[in-house]
Amino acid sequence: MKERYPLPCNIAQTLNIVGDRWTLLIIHEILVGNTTFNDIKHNLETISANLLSTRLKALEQQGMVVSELYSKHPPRYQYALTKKSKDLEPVFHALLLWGREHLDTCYKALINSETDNDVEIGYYDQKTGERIPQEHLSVIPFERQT
Amino acid sequence: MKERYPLPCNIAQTLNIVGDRWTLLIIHEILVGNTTFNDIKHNLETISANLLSTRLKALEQQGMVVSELYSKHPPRYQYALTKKSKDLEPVFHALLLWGREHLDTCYKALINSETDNDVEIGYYDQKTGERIPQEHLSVIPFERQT
DNA sequence: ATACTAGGTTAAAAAAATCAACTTAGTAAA
DNA sequence: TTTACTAAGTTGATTTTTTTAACCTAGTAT
Repeated sequence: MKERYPLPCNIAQTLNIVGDRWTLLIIHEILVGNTTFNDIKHNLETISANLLSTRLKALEQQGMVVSELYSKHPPRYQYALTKKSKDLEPVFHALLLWGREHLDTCYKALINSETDNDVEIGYYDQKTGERIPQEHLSVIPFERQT
Repeated sequence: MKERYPLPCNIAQTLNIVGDRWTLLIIHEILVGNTTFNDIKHNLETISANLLSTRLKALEQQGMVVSELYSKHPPRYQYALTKKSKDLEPVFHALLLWGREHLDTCYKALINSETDNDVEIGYYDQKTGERIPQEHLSVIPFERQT
């Protein structure tokens, strides 16, 4: 794998995996249930077949996507997400909410289906479960334990 | 502005603004305090001057960034973020946390500075402030009220 | 007078994405 | 049984983006 962003930064390294053009949108299509090559291709409208093919292969290699033969006769494939790519959901929600706030034309909203109120992203303590105010959030260098 | 992704989707439209190569990383550098052209350039290591220049101009046009002359003699500029780009913070946090979980080499962690515990992203009702479980989250089509 | 830094620009080359045509295997319809 | 159509791609040419590298202008520092 060639590294596009050779930086010691989670964000840069994550974008090395999902930052190429169309990649996040492809994962998102599969996430919302468009699982076959042509489903994805038609929904993304202007993506070309060869680029979609290239991206799906790269995503398979990264363990983001698995392809399954779902019909033998005729041979038909569908793509499924692994946990690794399903875990991008907060990224999608964050992008969606940013768009809700700042796009001239907004297409989607994220709501609480129990109350129909808008939803916002917050942060909570993994141990205590308590909500954490912005000012207590801290990004720290992390050394993986060996 | 040429639309790269001509799709009726918040995520695609948001990526039309911040999805170009290097763009999110440039915003992130300014966010963490590297505000001059050369600060950004040196921290992003392999970015070229002309691309950085192009991206900064595009970001200014989008209202994501403002440039200020902070020294007249010699003339020196610095770039600052607008609310619009500061509001990308949840996107950065989501990418960081994904990397924390899934990158072979993780560089950063997001912690609660009060407890030193890891932080997770949650969803909260904008009106009631209550935490919303995954199964009550709902993405709905949104029509801007006229 | 010479070198160095900040903040870029310009031109050429390389890499990535798009466009358009083609393929293969199967199904369906006339 | 010939024709048409669909799924899931591949191939090659063209165009657009990005990268590489060199250059520029002011001002500072030696």
